[in-house]
Amino acid sequence: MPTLTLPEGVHVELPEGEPIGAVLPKGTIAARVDGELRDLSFVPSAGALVEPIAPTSDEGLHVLRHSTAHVLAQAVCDLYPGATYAIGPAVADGFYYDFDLPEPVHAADLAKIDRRMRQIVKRNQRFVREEVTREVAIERLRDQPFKVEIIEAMGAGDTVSLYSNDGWVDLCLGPHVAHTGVLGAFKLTNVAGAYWRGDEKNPQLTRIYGTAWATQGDLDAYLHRLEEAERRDHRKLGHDLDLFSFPEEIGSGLAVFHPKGGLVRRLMEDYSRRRHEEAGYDFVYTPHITKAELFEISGHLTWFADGMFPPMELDGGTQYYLKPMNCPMHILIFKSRTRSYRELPLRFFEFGTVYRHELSGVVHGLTRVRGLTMDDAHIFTTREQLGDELGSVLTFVLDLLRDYGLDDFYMELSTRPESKAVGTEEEWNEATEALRQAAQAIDVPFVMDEGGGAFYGPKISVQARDAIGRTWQMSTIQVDFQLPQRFDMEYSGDDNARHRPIMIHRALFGSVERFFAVLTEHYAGAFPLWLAPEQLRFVPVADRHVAHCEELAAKAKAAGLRAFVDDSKESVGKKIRAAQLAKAPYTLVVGDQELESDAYTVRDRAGTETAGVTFDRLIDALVDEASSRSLVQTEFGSA
RNA sequence: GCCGGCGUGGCGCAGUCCGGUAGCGCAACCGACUUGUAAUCGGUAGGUCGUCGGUUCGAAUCCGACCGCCGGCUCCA
Repeated sequence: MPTLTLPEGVHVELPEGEPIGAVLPKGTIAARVDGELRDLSFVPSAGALVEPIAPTSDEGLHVLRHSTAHVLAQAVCDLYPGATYAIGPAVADGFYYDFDLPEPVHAADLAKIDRRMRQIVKRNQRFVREEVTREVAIERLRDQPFKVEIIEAMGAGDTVSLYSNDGWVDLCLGPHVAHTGVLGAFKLTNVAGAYWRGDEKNPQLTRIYGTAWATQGDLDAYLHRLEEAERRDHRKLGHDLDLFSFPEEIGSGLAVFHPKGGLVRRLMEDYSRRRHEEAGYDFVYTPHITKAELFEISGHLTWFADGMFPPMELDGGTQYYLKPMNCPMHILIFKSRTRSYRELPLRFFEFGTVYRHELSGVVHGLTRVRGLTMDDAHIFTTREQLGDELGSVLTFVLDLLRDYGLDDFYMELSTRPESKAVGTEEEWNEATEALRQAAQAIDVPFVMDEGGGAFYGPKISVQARDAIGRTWQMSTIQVDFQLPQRFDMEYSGDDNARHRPIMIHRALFGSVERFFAVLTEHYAGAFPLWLAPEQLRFVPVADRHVAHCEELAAKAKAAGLRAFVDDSKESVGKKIRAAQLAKAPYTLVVGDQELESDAYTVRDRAGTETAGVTFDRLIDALVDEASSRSLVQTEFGSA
């Protein structure tokens, strides 16, 4: 009888030929045997170290999801005779399986597939693993061209593993749960198209997505998170709060900002401008269109013409393009006269609006648009200044993001790609090292992305987590050896010789539109007071109280607050409701009582009320809060 | 760009399968009520059913193209 060792140091005896499942605790979903992930049906050799894997662990969830994907494929094959199946992995939060189907599957069909899956689950079908030669596997899966293609790509003589349950066979490394009965906390979520092997030249398959969890409670919690994300969707909030829209007459991916959204945007931009001014940036302005020549020099027309709007042709045959980036124009400002080392670093900043011809299928709300405004700056430095400049840019970027309320970051440092890269090895090493030091000097975690840089220079990107834990790529700081060369940029050094400056591209918001979307979702539309389009709303109880409200609102405005009187002829209840829906930060109901004594009840947008506040005290507190730019709210409310 | 879904007054939807010339709620406007912390009551007006073309005696409804939106894929200088 072989003896097994469990991680707690417990030695267990296992009858010869018995699977490890026989001795593992109930609820175990798979096991790590001598470091390898195994099914519970695995028969170990004597002395093996066996670690049970719980369904709630990352590995356990992976097994669970992958097994659920098999059940999905089995159900689809039952319901759609002639279907062939490609790959079906576990992914973040769930799984998918790709199919080539004899007829289209629609979202409405998911319920039918789900029912079939649950029948399979109920039958407690065992997942049986076999190891066979390639030839046998090809024979067993001969009706499955995608599987055959995968097997044929493997080395000759390799053995492959097959999993079957109730006669349905799949090529699979495993491991899987012991039987389908342990599955169940799953839900099919959507159906989409996906290219075979992710290549758009390949045929497109039908991908069915699902989510799966260890318990029904976990599944419910996940579905609740999805609902929360939906509730915060900036496209919905943008409409409900009257912030922006995408008029069809203007075109796909082209936003207009309404007065309230425009106000929030202006506040965002104004604060950014002020900080840039303090940090030594010079403000420049450049046109939206340019002759083709500019982007021929920069190389964009050679590489990225597809991503640009097609050219406009003038009578003489000269072609003009909408600019997809601002950098070449900033370079021309640099080149407008001879530059001295004494001027460097030069920092040119612009809210530059650019146009990119994004494919019709990728346009998405404000996060992926065709017309966008970059908070774009280009910094030209000497080689000696590069390190210090990168350090201060990074600090500046993170400080500013924190002021907008994002404070959970990590950074990614992308280094020289393996193949083709401009700039010398030495320059790359210097710049990469400078970025690394800048990153290390800051108390924010950073990860390496080896070989992930663009061919023209290394970069740091800042990722921020929002209020519900989603990660957004925000700022990038990019060193560029390429454009200074293509534009033949130079400055006179203290040695009276010509030198080529190094260029840093950096954007904090990325695009103002996208940043607007991120903040809207981060705050769920309840912007902090300094960014809120409306800060204080007055609700008169009856018509005779309107005049008093107007007086109070005038005082609030004089103190610099954005105040608004709701003089609509509605009930108090209705006006309160309207204020709540508009996410007005603070609401004051004003009636006879307030005419008689200087004591107000302040209602915040969460519905919390504070009674007995004098008007002056309220205004002082709000002015304070609005200027603090802090997430901490006043004594009168919470976010 | 690709696969699938969708497009009906400002917004959310019904009607589309089975063709016979549009309906509900909210919002807007008018009137009554003069109101105390999330929806007062009554009335009025508003729609070439995304656009263009086709089939038909007749099209929101069937067919095609285009535009736009949604979910993914691919892409993202």
